Amino acid sequence: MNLKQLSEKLGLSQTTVSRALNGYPEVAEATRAKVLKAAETHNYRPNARAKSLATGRAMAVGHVLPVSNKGEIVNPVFSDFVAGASETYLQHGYDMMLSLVPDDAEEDAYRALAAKGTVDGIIVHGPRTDDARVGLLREIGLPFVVHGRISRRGDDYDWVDVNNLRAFQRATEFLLDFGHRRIALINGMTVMDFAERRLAGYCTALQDRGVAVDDGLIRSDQMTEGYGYASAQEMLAQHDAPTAFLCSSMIAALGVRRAVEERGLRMARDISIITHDDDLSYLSNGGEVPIFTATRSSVRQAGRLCAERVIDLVQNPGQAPQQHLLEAELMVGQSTGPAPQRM
Amino acid sequence: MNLKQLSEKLGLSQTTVSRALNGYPEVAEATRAKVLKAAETHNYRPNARAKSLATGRAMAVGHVLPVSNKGEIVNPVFSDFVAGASETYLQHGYDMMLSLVPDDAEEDAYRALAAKGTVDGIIVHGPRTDDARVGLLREIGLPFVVHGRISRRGDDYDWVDVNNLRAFQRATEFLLDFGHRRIALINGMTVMDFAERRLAGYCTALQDRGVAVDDGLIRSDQMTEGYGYASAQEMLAQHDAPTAFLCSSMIAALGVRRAVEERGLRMARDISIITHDDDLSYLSNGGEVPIFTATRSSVRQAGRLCAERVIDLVQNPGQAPQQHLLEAELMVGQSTGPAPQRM
DNA sequence: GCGACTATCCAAAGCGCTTTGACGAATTCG
DNA sequence: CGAATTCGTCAAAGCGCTTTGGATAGTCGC
Repeated sequence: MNLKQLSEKLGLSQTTVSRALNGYPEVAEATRAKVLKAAETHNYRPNARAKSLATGRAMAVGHVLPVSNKGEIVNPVFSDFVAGASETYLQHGYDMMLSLVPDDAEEDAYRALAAKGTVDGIIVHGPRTDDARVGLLREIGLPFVVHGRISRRGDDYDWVDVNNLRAFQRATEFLLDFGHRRIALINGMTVMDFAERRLAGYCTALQDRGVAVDDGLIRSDQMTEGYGYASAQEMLAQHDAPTAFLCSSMIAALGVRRAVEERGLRMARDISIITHDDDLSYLSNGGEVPIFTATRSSVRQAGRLCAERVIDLVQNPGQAPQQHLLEAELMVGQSTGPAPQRM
Repeated sequence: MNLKQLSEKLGLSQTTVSRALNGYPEVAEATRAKVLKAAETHNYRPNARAKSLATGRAMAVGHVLPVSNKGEIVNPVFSDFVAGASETYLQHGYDMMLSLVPDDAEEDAYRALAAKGTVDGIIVHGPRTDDARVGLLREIGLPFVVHGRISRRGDDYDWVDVNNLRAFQRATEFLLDFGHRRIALINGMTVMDFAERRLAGYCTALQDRGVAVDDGLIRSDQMTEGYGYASAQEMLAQHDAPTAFLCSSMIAALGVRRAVEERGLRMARDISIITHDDDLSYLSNGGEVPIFTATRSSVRQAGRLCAERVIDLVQNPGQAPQQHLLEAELMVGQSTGPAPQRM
């Protein structure tokens, strides 16, 4: 059933039917009621492609995930982010397009997305410290919001990010307050912007207290369980082992815990762990007392915010860039305690 | 730059340019070369909406995830599935649309998807044991592939699934061979079809060996780490505690391990664990010897297969339904051993 | 009672592409 | 050498919708 058929059935013009359905005022209320009812009973929905062609709006936003051809890891955080964004899209009648693009074909992929006109705006995932995408998208002229941000760049674009620096600074201070001095950082890959900021927070806190940064206690890689385990295992075997770990993700933290327990050590008593917690639905750090002491910030919420912002940008172009900085809560859980006394 | 502008610039008609770009034979090779070059230099890409309207093909497939309004868990397996599917879409020039639909609005959502014409086919996620979506989609007439299947229904539709029954039957037998008799099953939610099949495999194996099924050893819920932990903790505290656990997901297994170790027990020696392993990129159960003994089947591969099938279905309609059953490998890891002797 | 509105509705153009049907020009064939 | 093909190209219709620019009829003011 299309507009033409529906209008014929009603004995009205396509114009009138279209206007009735889209809430324009130039149509009598009685007519509108009739049209709405007919649309309902015949289960009519305007063809999105045609509508989109006519209006110039795709009513869709694209999510682009860079995927490296070698390390084929898909960030598990993505599921929850997407869930949050979807809620917003659903409310506003937008669709969501997903593209995983190999990072050697990125420029082309973005240009194609714009030229093809399948989306009205996009959300940029996984920004790197020196990410070139902002410049590219600016040039292309497609509205976009970055989930995260790009440190080596001013705030001349829209982003939604967690205050990673502050979160890790606070977490480090928390451990220092407990007397820990050998604090390991199990970070994400160095090219990722969030990892750089977390490292900065960690270093700042240490330096403020006059504790030297020991490169031997810092690891950077894709945040898998195995990586957390291997890193912790290796460090714990050193003669001057850390007494605390700061992890960039719950998944890595689970690996660290495995290494700790495998060594016969007890969390909190012997080794403290703080992890960043994206509040993932399937990996909840909940309960009355959280398992891990954590810097928590809901990635789902970030998804909602990104989606809202990009829709706003699409509907009201020409705005000045806005930034939204989310503060992570520091939740005290069962994984931290005073540094053990050396005897 | 659109077709019209490009054709004017070339001094050719839109028809010729379109044909040249789309590889039709009715155009001189010299002309085609000229057109391709011009398209390249002007960075021309046909507008997808217009193309789609003209051809009647959306060049997109939809992925629909049912989301319950209460338990808002997004299956973490999804990221990897999508990554697999994307590879295929990229090769064939298809886009991927994501819709999370609240499960009380499912019927409407599917009808809308079809009527709006944004997708050519869809992939159904998270089938329930009595899922009504197959009937609905059949009626709507949109090509679809189910990831998983619906037990209470014949094979009159396309699906790609793991042989869950067999996998869990084998895993159970493996534990029985090791002398375990009290084997707990940490399963997914009972409404999920895969959970039903896994339960069936588990029960079959037990019954074949004359071991009674003890309902007290069976749990079903959304597969979070906390659920695995809580279930194991509770069971291990019973006087007749299980000596082995069979888990439906790595994440739940991590929780089980936590409960085991917290109790001062050692994996493999005191308690054996087998888990299903979707071979998720961020949760690899790798290494020379896997951490967990597991029934492994790559969900990424399943994503690729589903995508290929749905594209085939779109391009060659009217085919008889096909089913693709993937066998899970039983990988022996560090989490299983002979049942401890009671003394 | 007549011009000026106002409220409703409509015909037609246009969004950017594909595709049908036609048409000269070049080529081949009998 | 005229007829029949084939080749290369084009104009125009059409995909399903929105939107502009009227048109028509009823309403109002004086």
